[in-house]
Amino acid sequence: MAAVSRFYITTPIYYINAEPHLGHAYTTMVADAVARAHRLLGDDVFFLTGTDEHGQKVERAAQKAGLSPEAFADHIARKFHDLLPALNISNDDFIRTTEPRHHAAAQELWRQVRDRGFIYKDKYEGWYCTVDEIFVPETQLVAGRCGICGNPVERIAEESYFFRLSRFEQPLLDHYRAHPDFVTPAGRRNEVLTFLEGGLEDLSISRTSFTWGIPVPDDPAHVMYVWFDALTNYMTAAGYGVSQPAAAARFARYWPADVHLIGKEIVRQHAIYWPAFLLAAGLPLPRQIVSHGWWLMEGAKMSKSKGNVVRPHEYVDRFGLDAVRYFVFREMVFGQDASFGDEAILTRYNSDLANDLGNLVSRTTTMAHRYCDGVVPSADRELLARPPERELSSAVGALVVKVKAAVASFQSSTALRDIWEVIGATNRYIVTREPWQLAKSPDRRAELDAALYAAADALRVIAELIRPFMPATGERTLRMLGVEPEAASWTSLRPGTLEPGTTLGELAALFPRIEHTVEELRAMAADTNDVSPAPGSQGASTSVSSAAASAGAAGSATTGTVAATTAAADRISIDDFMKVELRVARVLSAEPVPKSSKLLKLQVDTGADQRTIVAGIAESYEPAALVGRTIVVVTNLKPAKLMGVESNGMVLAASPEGGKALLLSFDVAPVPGTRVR
RNA sequence: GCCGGAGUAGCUCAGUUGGUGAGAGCACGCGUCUCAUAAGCGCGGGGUCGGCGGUUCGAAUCCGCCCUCCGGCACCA
Repeated sequence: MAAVSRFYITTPIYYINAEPHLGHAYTTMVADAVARAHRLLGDDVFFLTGTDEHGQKVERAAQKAGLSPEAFADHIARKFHDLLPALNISNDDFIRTTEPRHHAAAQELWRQVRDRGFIYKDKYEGWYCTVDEIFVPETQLVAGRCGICGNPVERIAEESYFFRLSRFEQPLLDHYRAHPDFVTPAGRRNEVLTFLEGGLEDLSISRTSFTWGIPVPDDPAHVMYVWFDALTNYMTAAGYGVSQPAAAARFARYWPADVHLIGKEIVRQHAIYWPAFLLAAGLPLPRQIVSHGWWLMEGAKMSKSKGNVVRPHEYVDRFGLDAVRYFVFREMVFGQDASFGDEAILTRYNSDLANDLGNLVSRTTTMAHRYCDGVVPSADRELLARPPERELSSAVGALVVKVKAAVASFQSSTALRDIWEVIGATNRYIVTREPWQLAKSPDRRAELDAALYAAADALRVIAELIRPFMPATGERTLRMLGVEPEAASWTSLRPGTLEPGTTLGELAALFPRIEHTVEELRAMAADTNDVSPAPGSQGASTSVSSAAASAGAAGSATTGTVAATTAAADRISIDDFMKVELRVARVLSAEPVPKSSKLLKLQVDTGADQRTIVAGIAESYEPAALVGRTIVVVTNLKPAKLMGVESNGMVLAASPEGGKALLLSFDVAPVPGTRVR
């Protein structure tokens, strides 16, 4: 870590169209650990997180819930906000994009970029298909008609402000060349470079189709496109856009940020758009964009439809916060995806936390109490100079250096692995010296004291190094050793500095072993949820719909009505359904579509005719296995061209999120042409 | 099809610029201490380092081809 005395780190601001899950929690916990490490190093840290609350999605979700966008945003933002204390997050500020300070900052950035000539108003112009309600790219036009439905297209233009992103291709490439670590890990950086080299097009940065956003300066019919708005938050919180001297001084001190920590799905916005906006405004760029991988649930992608979204609370309740923090830091290798799972956590808990660390703390402090009257013994210098003591001490000294380096490069798994290696070394050291034997011979008092001092001293450094990852555990351990946790304790941290003679604190087991199987734990969790929904947690997990209901009950008849009519409006009539002609068909032949990995070209017999249908099921079915199979197709669909092949209809299949498509089939095959309804 | 990542003990993974007989943790078996959370410590079994070929005195590590898995893109009527 460089000798920078101030350190500014951010998480993304979280978009409030979904409830917080493990992914949000993880990003925030990593930022927290890094922020804490820098504070321990004596840095002046500014750690920011918050919520992204504008946009059409939020506007619609609010409408659906029968709430104003403001009320809806307040409701969900609170959940993100309340997650922080539960995870022991040490953020210095929490920003919401709906706050006045942010509106002011985003508008200021807009003006600054505009006044330097990088924003222009133009028409978002293109060929528009009124049937499909989309803009059809030039390349997909077929003889002047929509390549999708075959209907004529119209030339349509919608007003929008554009950012001259195309001007920044070369400046960005230059910056990347000058700062090889601007984006890490390297794989992500390469992706960005590839994208850059492919050329940049100007970016549409305003919308007129909705109003839930920050108005464009001097043209309030437009609201800012979400990324221009959202990314600016990193400067808002540092004091940008406020003319008061205090805020200006703060901005001068904290900007540019040292680290924007993000998930790999938003690399492009942070690695291209954001630096381009800043270059356009003539402002300094953040020092580093650091992106991490995704959490999988038992090896599978998390999704709502699978019902395997991890809610951090459940695991914190079951294992304790520091155990969850330890697990995610230890398990996820920097930059890669990692798998979350009950069994894995349980193993980590019992092996690493209970057996290794917890038991080491327990045996060390217990012996100090029993043999040394509850104070840190003082050790004879020569006894500490013997090989086992020197070896332990130098391992501890090397550990301090290694952990500092690992934290600087976000390698939490490496840091913890190294720390646990020294925990093992300390356990081995204790066995080597056998203090319980020394205690039997009064004439070996000095050796006993030296042994317990050496163990306690090593444990003290371990506890200090653990603090960023497991703050409560680190501090409790220090107190048990009679050390008062200090803010900047890493600056002078080294072995041999534990103060002799101090009284040990009260002892308690850090991580009692969990003698239950995974199944038992799950059953216990289920019981808790079913039998006694804790009053507190019920409040915390109130769904949006019930919030809407209570808003209605509170006297706002209109909001309740809105919700009801919206729901009713989503229904369709039987006539609407009957417009879709579904018929039984038989597959006559099937072959892959060249150059495509998802598409199969099918010849089917619909009873009335034989036709070609292209279906996106190549990843689930072998062509040969489909021949002769009886399926269901939509027969009255307009033709569409896919990868150059015209498709006259659509096959029906269940499509699980992230899973393989499953074709509809019958108990007994009806004849082709039979109507399905 | 294109781009990227990965394929090392039953499981999860380390293995820097090619060089002591290929490692750790978990799990398993045996032994041992008793300060400690039935924890600790020691020993052990088990791997054609995805496959084939090449460079080299020597490759898990470099090169080529191939196979498999996972992302992203094209694409999902």
